[in-house]
Amino acid sequence: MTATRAEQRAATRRTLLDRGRLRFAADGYHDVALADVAQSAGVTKGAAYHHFGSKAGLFRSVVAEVQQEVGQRVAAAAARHDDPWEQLRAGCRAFLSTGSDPAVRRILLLDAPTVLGWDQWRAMDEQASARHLAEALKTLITSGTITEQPVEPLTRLLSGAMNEAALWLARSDDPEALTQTERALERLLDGLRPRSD
Amino acid sequence: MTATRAEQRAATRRTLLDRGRLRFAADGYHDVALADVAQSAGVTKGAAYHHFGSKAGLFRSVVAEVQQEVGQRVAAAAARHDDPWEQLRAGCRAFLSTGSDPAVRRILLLDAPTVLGWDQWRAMDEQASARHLAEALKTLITSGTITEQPVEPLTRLLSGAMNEAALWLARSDDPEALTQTERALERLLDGLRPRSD
DNA sequence: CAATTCACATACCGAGGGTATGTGAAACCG
DNA sequence: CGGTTTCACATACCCTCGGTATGTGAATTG
Repeated sequence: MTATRAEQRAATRRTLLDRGRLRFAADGYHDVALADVAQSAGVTKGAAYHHFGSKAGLFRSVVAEVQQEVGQRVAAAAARHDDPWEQLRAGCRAFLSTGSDPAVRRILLLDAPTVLGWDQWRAMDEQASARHLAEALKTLITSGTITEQPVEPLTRLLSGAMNEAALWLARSDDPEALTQTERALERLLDGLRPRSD
Repeated sequence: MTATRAEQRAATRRTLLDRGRLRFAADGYHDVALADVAQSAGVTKGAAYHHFGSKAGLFRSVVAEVQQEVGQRVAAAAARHDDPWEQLRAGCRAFLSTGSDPAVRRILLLDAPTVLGWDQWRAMDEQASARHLAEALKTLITSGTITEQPVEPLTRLLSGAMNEAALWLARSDDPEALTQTERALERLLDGLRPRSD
C-alpha cells in the first residue's frame, strides 16, 4: 500500500478540498478553524499550508471548484435547447436552483465576495458562469431578438438579480416561490425584446 | 465644561459610530480591530463593549445608520415625482448611485450579509429600502401599470440586480456605465408592463 | 456629605491564523 | 545497493485580537 508521493499528495489535497467545502458550507468561512478542516482530513495545519499557503488559499480553491460545477450545470441546461432565447431562459432557471446547495449558497454567494475581495470574485465568476450569460446576450443581440445595447451592464444586473433570488429561494419555504421567480425573471427579460409598437 | 453623564455617553457613542463607519468602510469588517476604532475615538475597547456589547454589535449599529441614509436618499428621489412609474425609476436610479459611497459599498453591500447573517441583513434592508421598492411595485400593480403578479420574487430580483450593479458601478471607470445601467434597468422594468398585443 | 451608580479603563484569557523548523520516508544518483 | 537529496508533512511557537472580569473615579442621588 505504499502509494507514490504524487498520489499521496494528490489524495491529501483532494481530501482537504472536500472537507473544507463541507465545513465552509456548513459554518461559513470565519467560523471554520483551519486546524479543524485539517484534522477532519486526517492531517494537520502544516499540510494545509503546504498545499494552499493560507486559509484563504484553500477557500479560493474550493470556490473555484464550486463555480466550475455551477457553470457546467447552467451550460448543460442551456445546451438542451436549440433556440438561443430558450437557452437563456433554461440557463437562468438552472442557476436559480443552484442556491439550494449550501455550498453554493454559503460559499459562492455569501462568503466569496468578502473573503476573496469583490474584484477577484467577479473575475472568477465571470470566467465560470457570467461569461455564458454575456455570450448568450450577445448572440441574442446579433440575431435581433433583443434590442441592441451594451452587454456588460445588463450582465451585471441579471447576474445580481439571479444571485440574490437564489439566496432568497434557498431560504424560502414557499413551494411556488421558484416558479414565481422564474416567471418574474422572464417578464423582465421580455423587456429586452424590441417594442412591438 | 463638565458635561452631564448622558451627554458624555451620547458623545462617546456617536464618535464610536463615526470612527467605526470610517474604518469598516475603508478596510472591511474583518481587517478592523475594535481596539483601533476605540483608540481613534479617544477611548478603549471597554467603552465599545459597554455601548455595543460586541464588535458585531457596533457594526450592526453602523449598518442600521447607513441603511437609513440610503433609504432616505431613495425615498427623496422618488418623492420628487408624481407619477408612480417615474417614482420607481427615480428611486432605482438613486439607488444605483449610492454604491459610490465606500461606506455603502463595503459595509452595506459586501460585509453586512456575512457578518450579520443573511436573514438579519435582509430584515434590515427590507425595513430601510426594499420596503419602498415593494410598495412602489404594489401601487403600480393596483393601478394596472404593470402586470398582476407576486411582489416578493420581483422585489428580490430587482433588489439583487441593483445591489450588484451598484457594486459594479462603484468599481467601473467608464463614465457612461451609470447611464447604460439605468437604461438597461429601465428596459427590464418595461417587461413588467402588460404586453401591448 | 455619604452612598450609589455608571461610564469607562485595565488586566487578563483563549482561540486561531501564520511561521519557522524538524523529520522520516520516498525519490534520485553513483 | 548505499548514500544523498527531496519533500510532504508534523511540531512547536508567536502574535493578533475578540471577549470577559474587575477596578476606579467622577457624576448622581438621597
